[in-house]
Amino acid sequence: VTAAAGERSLRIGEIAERVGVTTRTIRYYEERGLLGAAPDRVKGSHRLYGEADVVRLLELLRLRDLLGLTLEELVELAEAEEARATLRGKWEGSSTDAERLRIVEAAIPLVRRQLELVRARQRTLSEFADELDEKMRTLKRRRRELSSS
Amino acid sequence: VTAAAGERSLRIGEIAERVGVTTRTIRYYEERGLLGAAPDRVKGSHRLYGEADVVRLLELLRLRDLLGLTLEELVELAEAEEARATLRGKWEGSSTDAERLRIVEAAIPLVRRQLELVRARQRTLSEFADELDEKMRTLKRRRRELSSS
DNA sequence: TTGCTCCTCACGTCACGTGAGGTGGC
DNA sequence: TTGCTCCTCACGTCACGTGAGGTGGC
Repeated sequence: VTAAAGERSLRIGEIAERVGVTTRTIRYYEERGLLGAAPDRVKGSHRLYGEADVVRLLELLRLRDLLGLTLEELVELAEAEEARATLRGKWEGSSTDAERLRIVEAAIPLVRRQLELVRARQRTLSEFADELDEKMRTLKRRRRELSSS
Repeated sequence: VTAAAGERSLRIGEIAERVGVTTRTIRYYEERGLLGAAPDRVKGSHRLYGEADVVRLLELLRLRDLLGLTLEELVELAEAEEARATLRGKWEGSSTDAERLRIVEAAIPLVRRQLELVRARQRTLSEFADELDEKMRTLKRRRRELSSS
């Protein structure tokens, strides 16, 4: 059976390169509980990842880089992402419609929260851009005045 | 003579509170050369700051928080801010027009560089926001489908 | 069998946080 | 004189970086 959802054929070096971090980062995130390391792995054996892990990691890294969240804050925001990840596994599985509805309804406030954070960051960035624009105009005006005198 | 530019009447705790960091951060930035601590201060005596330092610190912190720059990167970007700070001191002083022009022309590419970084960050944030919007729409559509079946 | 990547300690680093013990200014 | 804030070490922490020494899979 080729279970597309549970592939887990990527080694740590491969997933690290694909998402643009080092293997140390991946292991550290696992330590901190951000990556649900396959619980059947025996200590010392190789870690294996799937496409779902790639998606999840990219999401986490974007929240980290664009919003400057700490790993602890990522854990909170990710806890229901967790649900959405299991969702991906369970979705095409044997869950009932009621269960699906519950999962979707749990995911909505999380995405909403992320959107709020992004919007807030966009606003402060816009202010910053405006101030820099203004500063630039002032400098150019001053340059004009000085070079024509 | 009440030299408004060289006031330096703020103590480290006051400036720290005004810009929203701890005194440790201020001292650390001084260690790393980001804050030109008054060079006439004798070891052990109190540090004193002026309004120009407040402005400078706020700029640095915004670059740090909004763009995620390291202190080393801040040093680079700030080196000519340095010039703009001395500018503030020298401007109304005894500098010639030619010197003023030189300072203004040095400041322009720096502000331009900052604007580029901000614009780039704005673009990636927009992409992120779009994806989150799309995700939200998908979730809501799915919820609608599930609750009406 | 030979590389290559992986593994687990474990110490180093960056950007501060957090006391410990002591001195200075309104 | 009494608080309060300041000072300088100096060790702790978060999020990793960077080897050291050893084992596993194509």
